[in-house]
Amino acid sequence: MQLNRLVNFHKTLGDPTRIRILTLLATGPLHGQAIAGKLGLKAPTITHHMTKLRDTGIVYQRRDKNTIYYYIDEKKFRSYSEALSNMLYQPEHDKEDDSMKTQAVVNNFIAKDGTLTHLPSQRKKKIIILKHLIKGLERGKKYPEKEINEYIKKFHPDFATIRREFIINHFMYRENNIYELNPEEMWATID
Amino acid sequence: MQLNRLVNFHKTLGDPTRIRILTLLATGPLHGQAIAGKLGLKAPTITHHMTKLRDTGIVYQRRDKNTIYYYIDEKKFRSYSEALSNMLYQPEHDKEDDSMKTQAVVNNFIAKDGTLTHLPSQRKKKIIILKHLIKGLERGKKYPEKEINEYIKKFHPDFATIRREFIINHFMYRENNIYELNPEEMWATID
DNA sequence: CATCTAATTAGATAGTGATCTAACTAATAA
DNA sequence: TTATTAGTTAGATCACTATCTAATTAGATG
Repeated sequence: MQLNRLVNFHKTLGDPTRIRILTLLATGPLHGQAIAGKLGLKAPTITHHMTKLRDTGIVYQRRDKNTIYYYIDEKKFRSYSEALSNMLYQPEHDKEDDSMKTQAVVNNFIAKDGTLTHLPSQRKKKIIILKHLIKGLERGKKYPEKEINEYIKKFHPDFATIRREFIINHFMYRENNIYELNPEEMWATID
Repeated sequence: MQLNRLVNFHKTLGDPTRIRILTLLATGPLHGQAIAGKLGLKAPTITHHMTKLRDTGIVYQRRDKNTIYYYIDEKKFRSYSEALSNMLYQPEHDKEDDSMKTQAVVNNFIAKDGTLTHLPSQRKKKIIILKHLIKGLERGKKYPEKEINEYIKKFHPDFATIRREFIINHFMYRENNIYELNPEEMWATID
């Protein structure tokens, strides 16, 4: 039941302060102090609101030294905005079909213990599996190469190949051997 | 500032009971008792929620004998759903242009005291004026012809012509000399 | 290490809101 | 007219939440 997530999304937007925060972030990322200043509110209040916005998933954050910058996840935001009217006016058809296909592929290549048997060679299936594998990584967090390797090894010993696939298909980018998740809109897609 | 209406819309959807009510109404109109029964709630609770849904404008009602049937205003619902992401990601351009044109036409044909000087002959302008005139009528309410005449006369003595325009352009329909507002999606449009 | 800055946590306050029961109004039906 | 049925209003209760101050944590810098 994702009814709860939907309710939560709307509850989150049902507050004037949070809407104002979103209008600020729509023009570009900002850090907490800046938001507090522009809205005339104290820091803890901003923390409070950002927690809610982050929990619903429409905002994520990146840390730079001591400062945390907040970003809107535009794609997720849009999809949530449309979710309710879609739910009311098109009673589940292709969507279910799609998620069933995804589920089938995952079942075929991921064992019961969660490890990967082998990477599919067919592109569509490979993308599905890569998406599955990357779920455990945190948006906005910077991973040293060693840490990425350790993470991938939980699924499969050949971390080098899979790590390369992450880069090739734009799930992550690398700079000075530091890895970071790309925003979802950059990821390779099936269609 | 329509920020408030937006906040209110989301606040209204930020409650599981109201979402459940909307899913019920999405398949067709229902009356209060039916909703209460299906959700296992008492009548006053339904009244409470319907008041909020009606106030935001996404639900309207029609009375039949003793019973009140509730309907989703799908068009308004969809437009509200999209409103916030539009506001964040396209900083007002054509919209303003459009509303300025409308405002200009209204200024040209409606005097300072609110009365209509004369009905425009040009179709686009006529539609704008008819929309303006009809604003004071209540959705779902049934008006005897006499009452409609009285209403129109507040704007212009030639009620017969204007009443006919309402019908021709599908702003209202008539049955046994009882008039009722049509849903907005039936109204004649400019484009 | 000592200090500074940004953010979070804890706890208090005041306001809002979802639900109920009981009492009331409105309109039909007998 | 009286009874019945649907809906609304009033008021109580309980839970949640937006905001603040004060205290605390976490990094970064001198």
